[in-house]
Amino acid sequence: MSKAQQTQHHILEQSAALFNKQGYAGSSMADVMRVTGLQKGGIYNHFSSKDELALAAFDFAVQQMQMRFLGVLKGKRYALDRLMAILSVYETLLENPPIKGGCPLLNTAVESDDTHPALRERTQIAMTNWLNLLQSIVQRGIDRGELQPTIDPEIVATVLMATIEGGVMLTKLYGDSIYMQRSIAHLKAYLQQQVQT
Amino acid sequence: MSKAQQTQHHILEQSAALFNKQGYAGSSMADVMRVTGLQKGGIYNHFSSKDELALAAFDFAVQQMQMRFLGVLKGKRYALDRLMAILSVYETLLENPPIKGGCPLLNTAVESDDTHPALRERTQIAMTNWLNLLQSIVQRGIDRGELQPTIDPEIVATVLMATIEGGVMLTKLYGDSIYMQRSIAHLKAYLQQQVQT
DNA sequence: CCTTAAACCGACCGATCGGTCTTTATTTTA
DNA sequence: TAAAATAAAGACCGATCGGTCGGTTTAAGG
Repeated sequence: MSKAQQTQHHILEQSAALFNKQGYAGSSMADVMRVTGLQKGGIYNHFSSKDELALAAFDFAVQQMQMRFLGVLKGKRYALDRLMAILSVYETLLENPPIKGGCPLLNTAVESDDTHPALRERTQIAMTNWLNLLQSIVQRGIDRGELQPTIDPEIVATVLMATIEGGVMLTKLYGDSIYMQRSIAHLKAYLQQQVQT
Repeated sequence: MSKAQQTQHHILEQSAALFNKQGYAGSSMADVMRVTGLQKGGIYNHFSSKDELALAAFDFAVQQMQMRFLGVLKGKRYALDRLMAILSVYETLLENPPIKGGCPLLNTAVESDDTHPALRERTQIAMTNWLNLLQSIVQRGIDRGELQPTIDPEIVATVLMATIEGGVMLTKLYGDSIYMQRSIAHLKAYLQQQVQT
């Protein structure tokens, strides 16, 4: 990896965490300089504007999340196991986060929905990809006879995501993982009900 | 109501919606001037700083939400009816919001958790009050034999709040109330399971 | 190793930030 | 209704905002 690539990766790594914690509007380029240890010139050599950096940093954050999930999904074949594995990642999100500051999908969705069309669109795309993943796991579970054929994968995906993200919000607000644990426990019981017996 | 009180109320009304849409860091005093139609002097005559205004505007927003909920709860005696009434408010949040920009508890929780201790504390307090309301409705439902005595009111309150707020986030992100509807439908089914038969 | 291209620095820019204060207009109250 | 009180205006302040650019250092390639 060339020096330029290293630096770009470093900027993305640090600023992704910064934006995820402080928000896009809440972070200045001076903040980016601080967390990266670079001066203006070093940053603007790789990104033409704060906006471009924000979009790239969001993609980076989402990618980091995905890698974590791919890791825990590896080797798991059954739909229920795969869904449980995903829940387990969120369960320890406070103590062992893929990226500091909580879930970038939640943070960016809430910040961008009324303010930043470009960022909002990226968030929509990332969210849709994520919902589609959940949905496809459920669908395959139905196809293989592991889950009841009466359930709607789209609805299950929505309920999972909504409850998870709400749990993340509460747990981050209070700094207490009990809210995430309760949300996850609820979802586990919910999923168990959908198992084909 | 004196002129001063009128103006103060007007500032709070407008800036509460502004902050709820754009966030605290994302809104400038110039924005506040624009939405209120006042100059600097007119605003700083009532609030000593942007921070103080933000805190007061948050309280105002929460109060507006509470009034809406008190309205739909009035006359409803049974726990299930009361919980359903609350869900119905969220169900139409996109079309008929108590305050523009979504749920202030969600927005402020996400923005303040890593950045603004004072605002975070206010959000914690408001959230706790809200969770306690949900919890007490469930508890009374148990006491009166309407709900199964085996359920934990604290857990029910957490699950309700998490799923609702996650649904709000998704519906705001996509500008599509289907996500909220699915979340609510799930919670209604969940609550129905807890009814004492 | 030496040249050349690219990475990086940091002074600088105009605009905007939150906030102050004196002046003026409007209420309030006696 | 006149005097006192206060609400509102808006010019002004230093600091910080995102962004530019010429100079310097450092890495890349022959």
